[in-house]
Amino acid sequence: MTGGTAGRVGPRGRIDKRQAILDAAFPVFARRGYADAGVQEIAGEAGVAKPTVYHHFGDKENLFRATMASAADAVLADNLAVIERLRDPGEDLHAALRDVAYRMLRVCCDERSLALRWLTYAQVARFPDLIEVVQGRTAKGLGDALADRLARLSLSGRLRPCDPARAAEQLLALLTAPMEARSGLGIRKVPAAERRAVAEAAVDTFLRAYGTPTGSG
Amino acid sequence: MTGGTAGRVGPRGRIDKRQAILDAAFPVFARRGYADAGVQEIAGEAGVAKPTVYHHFGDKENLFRATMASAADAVLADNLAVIERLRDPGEDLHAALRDVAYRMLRVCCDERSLALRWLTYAQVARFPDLIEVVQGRTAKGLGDALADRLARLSLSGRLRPCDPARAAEQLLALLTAPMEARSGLGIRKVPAAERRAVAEAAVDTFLRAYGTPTGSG
Amino acid sequence: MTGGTAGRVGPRGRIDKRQAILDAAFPVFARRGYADAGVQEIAGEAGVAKPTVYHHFGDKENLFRATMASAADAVLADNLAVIERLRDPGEDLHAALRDVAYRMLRVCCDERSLALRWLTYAQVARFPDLIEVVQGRTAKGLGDALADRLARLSLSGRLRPCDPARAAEQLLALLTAPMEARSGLGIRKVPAAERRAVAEAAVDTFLRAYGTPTGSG
Amino acid sequence: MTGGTAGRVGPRGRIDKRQAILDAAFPVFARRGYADAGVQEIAGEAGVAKPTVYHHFGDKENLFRATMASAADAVLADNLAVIERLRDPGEDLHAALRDVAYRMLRVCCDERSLALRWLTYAQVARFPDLIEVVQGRTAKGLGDALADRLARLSLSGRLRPCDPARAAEQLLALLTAPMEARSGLGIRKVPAAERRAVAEAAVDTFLRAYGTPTGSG
DNA sequence: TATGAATGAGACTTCATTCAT
DNA sequence: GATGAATGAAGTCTCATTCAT
Repeated sequence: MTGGTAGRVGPRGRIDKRQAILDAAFPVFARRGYADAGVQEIAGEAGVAKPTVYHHFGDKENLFRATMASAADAVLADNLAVIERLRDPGEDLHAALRDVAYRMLRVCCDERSLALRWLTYAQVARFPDLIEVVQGRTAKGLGDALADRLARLSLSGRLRPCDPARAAEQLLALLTAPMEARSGLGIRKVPAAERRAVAEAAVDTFLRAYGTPTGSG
Repeated sequence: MTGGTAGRVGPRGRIDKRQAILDAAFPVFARRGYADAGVQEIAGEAGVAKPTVYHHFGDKENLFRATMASAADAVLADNLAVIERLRDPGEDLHAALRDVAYRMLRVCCDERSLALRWLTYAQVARFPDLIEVVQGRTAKGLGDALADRLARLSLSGRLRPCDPARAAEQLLALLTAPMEARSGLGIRKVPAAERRAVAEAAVDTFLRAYGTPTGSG
Repeated sequence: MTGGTAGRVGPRGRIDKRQAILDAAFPVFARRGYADAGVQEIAGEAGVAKPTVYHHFGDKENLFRATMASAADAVLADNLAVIERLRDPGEDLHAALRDVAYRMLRVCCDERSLALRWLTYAQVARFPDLIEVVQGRTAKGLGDALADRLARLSLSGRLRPCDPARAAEQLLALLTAPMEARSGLGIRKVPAAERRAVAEAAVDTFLRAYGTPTGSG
Repeated sequence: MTGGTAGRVGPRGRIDKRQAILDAAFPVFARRGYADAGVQEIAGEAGVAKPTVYHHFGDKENLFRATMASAADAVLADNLAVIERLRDPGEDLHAALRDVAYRMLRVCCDERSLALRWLTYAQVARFPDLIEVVQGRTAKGLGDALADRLARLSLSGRLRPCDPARAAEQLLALLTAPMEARSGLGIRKVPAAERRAVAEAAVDTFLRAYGTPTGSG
């Protein structure tokens, strides 16, 4: 009842504008790339004046870093939510994995995830430290969480004894790399059916290599 | 017979300058990225004047496309040379695959390959058609050639019956994706031992999924 | 009565801050020049926030004027103190003049005096009225006081009959102009010996033109 | 006959534009001061585009330096032309000196000379090396030339034996310093009569100190 | 009263591109 | 065919100044 809408001014003004800038910046960077994204345009889409952006972030590089970190946080949260489904896989492990795999592909291929990867790749030369920030909050966090799930499955005998980190790394590889190639780095829209096929193929190969005779049945 | 040295002027002068520009352009684009690479700098490194670049390539976009295509050709040639080794795998299939895998990782991680991927990713928004050009000459060409080898191996009973394209896709995935993650998109230098471990793990999983009981022994 | 320390808040707080701003402003203007001196920096050095400066002085121009007037007052006070020494020159007029001349040169070349002159010159186009304020409080006041002394000396027969204003003007000219040239507008540090030589030469020439056969002996 | 008008294009284009920029820059700097003079405005008055200015001078600082040097050259040339008149002073030395002094005051007080001094003063903090450039080409050159003339006069017995450099320095001091004070650093327009009076007073004092009984008669 | 936040205007500088030689 | 010179457009960043607390 005390409100909380962004339009309010006052002590909340600062934090609201800061977040508004971050929210506006990511799509612009994603559209234009770092070098071609104008601070002017970002400010415009955020509904603030250009100097306000500089007031909050100092310069364009800083703004970019903050934007990327913010986006990476959001992407990781989505991915982790999907993986949670492996905590209780039910009786049919194959089906459960397939389901999670398919959902992960959807998350990995949504606009925001792809843009995040583009931008990271694109600016790796200019912002080498960005890799740690982004990878740490996406691939690494995702891999760790997945490895946790796989370790449990291995302990409970539903996967063969193995290094769960390696297994997680490879399952992710089987999912993301083909998807990346087929989607033309995200340019081509991959139909749901094909996405499902990729997930199925990845899980199939994964279980052939890591499954137990009885685990998936 | 009148000479083919680059410095000479004459009938070859034009084509030589064109190639000199291409050769100079790729490192500059790789260092600075497309937007930050100045035509001035490229011309300077090629030893020509700026208008000469425009004379040959029309504009910066065209120059970029030509540069990327040229680099992609070179990368593909390197990769194909490696895969040729699978034409006669010898008795120990596991060892042969491991050897090829390791060599492919080396090729995929050299400076030129990485720069090519960076630039492609970075400019995918501005040059969507570049993906076809680059992927067609690298990933696709590589996948096709690898599928050919795997099909032969399957037919000869050393791999289980399978879709060779899918198998090739997954083998490449198991190789490149972990490598990409570990190398921090190429920023971190991955030691040879780790590269070897990635190759070994990939081949191991691949053969568990696609091998035959007698194929690799 | 409740205290007059600067740090205290209360009735004196306002006037203290005002003076703190003035004291901080002059060195900043002197370092950077009017256009390049930022209100931000001045506020920072004064230990107040930017709007406080605007609260007290309205705008930058006003702040500049107030700062210059304050500095000019201080410089004039120093100069007048020196000239007072001519009130009772003693028996050796030459020596007394030489002594006063030397001291005046020292005052004219201290950091604050130079900065005041720089800034006046520099902003004469933008603040034409500043000249009256500054000159009125420095050169003019100094000339008048000196003329008074010289008139007395002329009346008492120690200088030949003359227009004391003109004599003062020329004595100051013989002192300041060579000094200005030699010091490179104050950039070069003039050694005390050279300063002394300039004073001696000025007084020598002055007494040749304005002295009486018996006046200086 | 081959022409030489500024409007011509071709090989002469470069040098013409360069000079046009210099000629346009000085008045703008003089009007606005260094910081407030916009490269845009300078380019506009020179009839060229802004990048052309940067093409020729690199940056604003360089442009300023070149502009000041060019103006200093012109001012020195004017002053030297005046002093040449002392080469053959004629019978009435007093009259000759007075004439030269008056003409020098006119040169010293013309718009260009004053602007040159303003700008030098104003920017002495930011361009300390400018002082050498400007003073070297104006005050120093003028003092040397004047000293030469005075030395001749001393040798021929029309001035008493003296250090000509010191004499020149003091004559210039007696001329410029009062003028500077009276003109309010050039802001006030000094009437010709007053200028004449200053010259007369300076020469009078100078000859009292440096003349010989018969020299001026 | 003193301040953090916000703004509108404008500065310098660089770049891709095109004439005229 | 190759080049020095010139340009129009645009971008990042800073500053003096003013609300609203």
